[in-house]
Amino acid sequence: MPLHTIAPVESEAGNTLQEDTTRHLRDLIITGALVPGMRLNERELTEKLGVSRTPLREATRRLASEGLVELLPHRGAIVAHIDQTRVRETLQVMGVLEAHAGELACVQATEADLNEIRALHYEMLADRAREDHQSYFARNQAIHFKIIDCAGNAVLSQSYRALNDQVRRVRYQANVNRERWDQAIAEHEEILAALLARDVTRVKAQLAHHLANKMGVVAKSLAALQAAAE
Amino acid sequence: MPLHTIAPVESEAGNTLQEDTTRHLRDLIITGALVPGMRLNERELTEKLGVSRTPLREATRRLASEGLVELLPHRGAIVAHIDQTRVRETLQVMGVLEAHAGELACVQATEADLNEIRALHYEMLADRAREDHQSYFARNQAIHFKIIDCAGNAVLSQSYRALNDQVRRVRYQANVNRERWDQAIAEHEEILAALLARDVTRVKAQLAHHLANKMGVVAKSLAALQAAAE
DNA sequence: GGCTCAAGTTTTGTATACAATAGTGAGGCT
DNA sequence: AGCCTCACTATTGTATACAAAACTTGAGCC
Repeated sequence: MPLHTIAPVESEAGNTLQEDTTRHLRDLIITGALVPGMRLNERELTEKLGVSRTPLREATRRLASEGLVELLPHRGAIVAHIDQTRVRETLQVMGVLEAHAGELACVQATEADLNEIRALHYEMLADRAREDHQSYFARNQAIHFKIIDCAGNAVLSQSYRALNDQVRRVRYQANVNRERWDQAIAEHEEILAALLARDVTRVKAQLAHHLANKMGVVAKSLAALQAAAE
Repeated sequence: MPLHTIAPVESEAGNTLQEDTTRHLRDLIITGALVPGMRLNERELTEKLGVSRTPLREATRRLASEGLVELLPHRGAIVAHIDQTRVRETLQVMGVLEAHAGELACVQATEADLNEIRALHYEMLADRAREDHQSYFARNQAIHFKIIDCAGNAVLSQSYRALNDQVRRVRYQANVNRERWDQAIAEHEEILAALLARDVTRVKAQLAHHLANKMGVVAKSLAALQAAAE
């Protein structure tokens, strides 16, 4: 999607303009409308987004703290590069957090929690049947978030989500094929089964397995993205 | 330290004003000059800090993303409250990351890495002898950072530091007594010994033990701070 | 041809003016 | 008295003007 298609910020009632601008810009980066390394020229963006420099600047600052934007003092902001090493490291840390959460989840997840995960899983199956990648993706993440939340540690949940945001655009743009899709579903089924059995060892093993495969996919699609950029 | 003693921002060459302002404000919050819950009135602060609202606002936004400031739309910013539960959760997550790093450190730390940790440890002993709390505190953190860095995962290091910043002001203001100080040193010695032996199980156990005690201290001093605020 | 340097342009950083929202208090009403 | 209203003030949100830094371009020179 080329730059000239960028739509103005639509301001929702109650929100401040910088919040809307932040959300809008974040979406543009995650969906890939703004490609990594691209310069975020303030004049240009203010015109395209229909906001003044003030809220735009506050938005870029916020996105910088989220790792989606890189600030170069006196030289503006660019869309953060996607570094293969960094993505792998991020997934690794997410894996550590997830393993810990999985362990706690086995002990302290309520029946309602597990039922919710099961429900999300079935909805995910529906998404696959409809070939609705977007919804599948959202549901997939929701399951992982739910497991994380079972740990009952708000800071853990928040950290996990922050890391997730940093790799989301890679995963969002990773065009998974049918086989991987089915495989991922199968892995989720294993995780779910282990959770229902409250089997700590198995949950951790399945989560690790799932993560390893995920990293493989991401690495591959990342290489493809890099190649396409040249 | 009352509000009226707040000094103007001293701008270093090369830095932008917002960077200096951010650093300055962060220090004020961490050292406790700005107490939790305190309103950050923009007019007042611009006068005291000698900067205009623009860099000040960008600074508060950045500190908000670091968790040191809470933004209330249309109602300004306040110094983030210190929530006991949140601090405990933060330390817990740091513990998870540290345990993982410790595991990797046993395998992949170089001799130079371990020597550096040892050196820091001895400097810490010197700090205790001199009763230099400030330097001790810095050295203590440096050791933990060094262990984290041994994992060779930049994202892990960054996440750990971010979390550390959020609890730093509590720990900074926690006035530890002599016994706890000695105990902490002893715990560090255990960790160091386990690392030198590259004994994964022992390293993890000692780190967990150290963390548990740390949480106890923080909880106590936090309760004292809360009580003092009333 | 390629390099250097300086004037001009563009772009970002900072200050300030203007707009909109939230807080405040006096006066009137029940 | 207590509460509501409404105007006024204070404060934040946004736009824009001004300053400073970085980039561009082209003339002059080797």
